[in-house]
Amino acid sequence: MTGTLTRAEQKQQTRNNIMAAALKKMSDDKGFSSLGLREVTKEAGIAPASFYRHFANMEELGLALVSEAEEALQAILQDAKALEEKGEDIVESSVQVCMEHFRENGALFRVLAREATGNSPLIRRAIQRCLMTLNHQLAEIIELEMRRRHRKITNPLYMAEAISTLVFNLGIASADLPYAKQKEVEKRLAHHIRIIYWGAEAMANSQHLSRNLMLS
Amino acid sequence: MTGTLTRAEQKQQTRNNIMAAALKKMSDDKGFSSLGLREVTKEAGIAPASFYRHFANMEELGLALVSEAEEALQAILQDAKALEEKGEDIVESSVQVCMEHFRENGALFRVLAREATGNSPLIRRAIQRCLMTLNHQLAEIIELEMRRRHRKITNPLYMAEAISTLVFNLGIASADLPYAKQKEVEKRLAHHIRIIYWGAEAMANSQHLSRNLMLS
DNA sequence: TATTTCAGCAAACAAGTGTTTGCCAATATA
DNA sequence: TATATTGGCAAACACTTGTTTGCTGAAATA
Repeated sequence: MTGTLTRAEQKQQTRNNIMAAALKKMSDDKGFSSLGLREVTKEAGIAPASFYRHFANMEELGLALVSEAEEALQAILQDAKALEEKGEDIVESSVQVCMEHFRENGALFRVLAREATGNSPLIRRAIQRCLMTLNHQLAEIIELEMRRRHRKITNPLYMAEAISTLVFNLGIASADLPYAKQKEVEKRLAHHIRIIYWGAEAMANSQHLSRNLMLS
Repeated sequence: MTGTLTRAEQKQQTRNNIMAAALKKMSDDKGFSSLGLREVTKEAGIAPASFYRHFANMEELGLALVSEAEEALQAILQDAKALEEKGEDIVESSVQVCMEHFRENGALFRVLAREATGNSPLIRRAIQRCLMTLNHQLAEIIELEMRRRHRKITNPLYMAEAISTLVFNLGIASADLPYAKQKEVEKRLAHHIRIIYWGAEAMANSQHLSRNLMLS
């Protein structure tokens, strides 16, 4: 009838408001665990009690934020995959894309990083699962790329784990640093990844070479 | 005179009790940020008010724990250095030593990992500094080892950063996993590190090689 | 021995917390 | 239009939080 929103849409919107409020509050330095319900509802412009029309408790808010971050991570991966299919240099550009996403909504990823070692076991498990599936997807991309380039490597999943751990931890830790420092981290990350590529390849090839060349 | 402790010793002891109590409370799942003063003092067997005879506030307790963890990290590094000087395979044994330390006092390192992305900026900075000096020390060890083996690599500090990030994050995350899983992580970590060694060496050699090729 | 020092304590304080209740008014449904 | 639904709210509940105050009794000092 009117140009206003339907009831369900309204509800969805204030739900979004709550999540946005939580993120904003976390932007100025604190983690999710030290985030008060009243703080969030105040920022969202609703009464404390109204919170419970949208989430059963604070932990559920945390899980919702995690799954939002999960979607954002998936988006990053899709971008990386697109780059891979275009045949561009995946290392440099992927790191750039990734850091760009981190910058764009840094608070969201900081939730992931913080709560990965945070207080709620439930949330911790959720994040662990999320990162694990991410690793598998990344491994698949790496394998595809390697096949396309007729390279062989030892273990794409291991590579994925190392790369994602580095990008995730170093990247997010630098998200609130000045821009110049961020660019420096970008360079270091690209270097790390390239080293891992070299290493994986060298190790795979060494299995067909004489052992005494590089004895570990 | 008597067999009892002097006053200063007593004070030091209850200070230790407080820190131990905080660690114990954190062992069963929670982070430092969600740790209550009353919780700690109760565990330590003192009144809440007595806490302030030893620390100005909770944040100072956190800093004290960080510096204790720092000492423990230094101990790990000394062990690694000793292994290097003995000429043992540094990768496998270092990872083992490291994980052993993680297991031994896991709660302490979990503080480091959690508060590295935690709520107190003061504590965060302290941890960042700690990890940075650690990287420099590790880089020095790596450089020494490489020189001893007559290998050349690109950048020991980069290697150190990658290795410490991986060991720290993957290692600590697995500290509360079942033993079998821990051993698996140990294997993966050793693999990661070895890959990085291979990669750094391969990259250094390729630079040398391509330069020579261009000359000819 | 007399005096000072000070770790430890109970109690109170001012704010904070998450959550529940009962009600209202606007929307959706019949 | 009448009825049922439900998002939002003020207020209260039952805690828990970090911190301060003034005191006590034992150890250290003179």
